[in-house]
Amino acid sequence: MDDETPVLLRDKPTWLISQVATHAHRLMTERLAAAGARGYHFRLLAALAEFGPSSQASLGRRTGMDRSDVVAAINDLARRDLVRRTSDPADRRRNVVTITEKGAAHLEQLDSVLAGVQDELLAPLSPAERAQLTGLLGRILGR
Amino acid sequence: MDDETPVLLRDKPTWLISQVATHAHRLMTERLAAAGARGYHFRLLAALAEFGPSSQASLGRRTGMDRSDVVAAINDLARRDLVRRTSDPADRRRNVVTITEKGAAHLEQLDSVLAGVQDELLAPLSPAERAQLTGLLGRILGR
DNA sequence: CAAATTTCAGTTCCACTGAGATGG
DNA sequence: CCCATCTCAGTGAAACTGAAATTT
Repeated sequence: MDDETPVLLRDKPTWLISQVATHAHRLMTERLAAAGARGYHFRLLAALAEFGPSSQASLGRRTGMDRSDVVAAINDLARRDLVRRTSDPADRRRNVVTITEKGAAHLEQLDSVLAGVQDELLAPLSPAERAQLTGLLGRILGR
Repeated sequence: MDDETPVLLRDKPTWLISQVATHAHRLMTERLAAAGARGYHFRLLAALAEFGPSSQASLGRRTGMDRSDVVAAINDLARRDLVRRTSDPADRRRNVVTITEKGAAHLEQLDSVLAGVQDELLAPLSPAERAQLTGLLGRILGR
């Protein structure tokens, strides 16, 4: 009885979006945690698999992560042998980060976990509606 | 050149939603800050205006805020005479929070700031598309 | 010299937990 | 005794800032 959202909030697109994002984030975090990972880990592994060995700065730009957070997350991944960090002989400011076999396998597993998350999140929508939604969101982001 | 998002991320609805939510949140925070307020302040004032004087626990349930955060935000608002906090004579565990005239005026101002934010965020979409988007988001949230 | 990279330390914001005190 | 409320203190993740060290 005490749980009605004020109309001034409920009707605003920004409110709806933030509610959906919170729900999605929670789902993702829970499912990834069950698979022994965090969102940052998936982002980094995905970038490494797609673009090949990269510097940490480049990884930050590609995944939208802060330089500081990249350092910490690569520490985690290296400790678990999912990536390897070696200093670049061509530019000794850089660390070249490479995904390992084990890392690639982990990435595949996480990607299927996340595919399940998408399905769970979008369960109320038909395939056509899902496409509509992603189209509209893409337009908002200017693509 | 170094700024392409990995396909494994870019194509996931959860990624799109979180990008849009981040953008929306940034817009909102900036515009509200320019008006001397925070998101929490708007939420609380909106709930008070719509449902009348309420306990802090009830405000938390209605605005989706944590009990601790309600305490701090009501402190802010009371210091600026936007709300008044009095203890409930009928149930002395409760603080009854009431919006003041000044608070109601502030709410109106903030609401028009936020209307502007919606417009800015959804600028790339036609009115029909905006309705489509909010419809789809609502369905995801089970309404 | 300026610029880029890595790293550490620290901040801010948000959501939340634990626990104590008061009262129903 | 149990439960709800208010409050404070503190935690943890995410995003970020500042500055130092190294190298180009």
